[in-house]
Amino acid sequence: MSGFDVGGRLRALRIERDLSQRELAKRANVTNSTISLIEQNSVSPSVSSLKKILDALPVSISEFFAGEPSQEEPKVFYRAEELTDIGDGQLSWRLIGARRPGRSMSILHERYPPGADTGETMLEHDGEEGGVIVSGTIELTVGNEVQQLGTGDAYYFDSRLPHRFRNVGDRECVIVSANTPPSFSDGGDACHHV
Amino acid sequence: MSGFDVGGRLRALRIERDLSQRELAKRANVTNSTISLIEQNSVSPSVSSLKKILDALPVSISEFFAGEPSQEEPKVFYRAEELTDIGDGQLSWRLIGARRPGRSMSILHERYPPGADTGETMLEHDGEEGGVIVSGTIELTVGNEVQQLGTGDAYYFDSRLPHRFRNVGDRECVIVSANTPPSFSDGGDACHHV
DNA sequence: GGTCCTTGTTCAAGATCCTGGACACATGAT
DNA sequence: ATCATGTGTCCAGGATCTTGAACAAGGACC
Repeated sequence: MSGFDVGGRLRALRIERDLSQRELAKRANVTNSTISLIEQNSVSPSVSSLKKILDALPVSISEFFAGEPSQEEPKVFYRAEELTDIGDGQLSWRLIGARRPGRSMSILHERYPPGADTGETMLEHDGEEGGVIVSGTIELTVGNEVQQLGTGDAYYFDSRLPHRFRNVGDRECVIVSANTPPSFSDGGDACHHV
Repeated sequence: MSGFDVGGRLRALRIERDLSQRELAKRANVTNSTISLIEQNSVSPSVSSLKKILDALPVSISEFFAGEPSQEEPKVFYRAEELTDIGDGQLSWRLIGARRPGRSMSILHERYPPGADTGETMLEHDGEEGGVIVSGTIELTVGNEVQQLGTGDAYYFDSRLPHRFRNVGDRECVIVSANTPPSFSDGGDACHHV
């Protein structure tokens, strides 16, 4: 789930340099226990501790995490469970892929529980947005128009027009949407449950 | 000293996305206090916390630390206080620059207190090494030969020959040395104080 | 002026990490 | 065999990080 095996990588680097836990610990000014626990992923070290240890190897922090996915080549396929959820518990907003320089769009998998509402104060921000209602129904207000959209319906508008999403039904509503430019956190597409 | 302003970078990323501490906290499943304290560098977060927060931005950990020095352009100048010390308290071994792929040498600034000794079991490892005695005297054994080297003297040998350093004088001995390939921790250039 | 909301900071209590010392298991020397 | 040394793991206590709730400062609105 974490997506990065801190302990395993540290152990690999240590073995590579033919150091014992105690030897490395001495150079890093930590104890051997610390290194043992970290290598077993029994604890998640503080970055200050991790830095002390890496300095003693020596390996820079950026080198250490360089193997992290999602950086080099743009990812193409995403499993449902690896989408980062930026919701608040009630609401679920899953972003398809991390925001990445060079990407001109943000795609979201949104789930509005009954009663969910983006708020009375209308949203306004730069860019454009569009989406498809996958299941359930949603009340969408754009400018002066209010529409009830159901499964299979869709929308597309200039985000500078004041807009608001509201699930007035009694079932969950699922939407897949896209925004451009990629600022899903455009000053308040936050959602309030009422 | 740390060389990387975690708090400042986090704050910059958050502001960039126009999020409040509370908003980000909610998405990351941490509290606003945590983010406040981290941003002020009042604490050094655990990597698990940091990862939760970065996931909510979303920014990958490697991106976060990508600004770290010592990665992109090779560093050229090093202040004495920024050399990483890999000694054990008694002994001081300062490495000139972090080990870096593409570097074929490790350069060390070594300080042997009186009585310091690399141990009776001779060191043997791949590569070559050479150095200059900057001050004090050192007894260097290489193969069958034993030599007393003083200030200004120097040495160079194939590291596969068994070798040993010993400070038999009563003053500290300072040496600047170079190893190739860059594996200063080659199975035991560790130093024991006797 | 009020009141309301949002912002960032601070503080005690709880959770997690880190330490220092044990422990069990190896290997090599006597 | 018994030491002696080196390895990684485990455990109580202390140090550090994280939480939840308070606080003060700044708008917005009436």
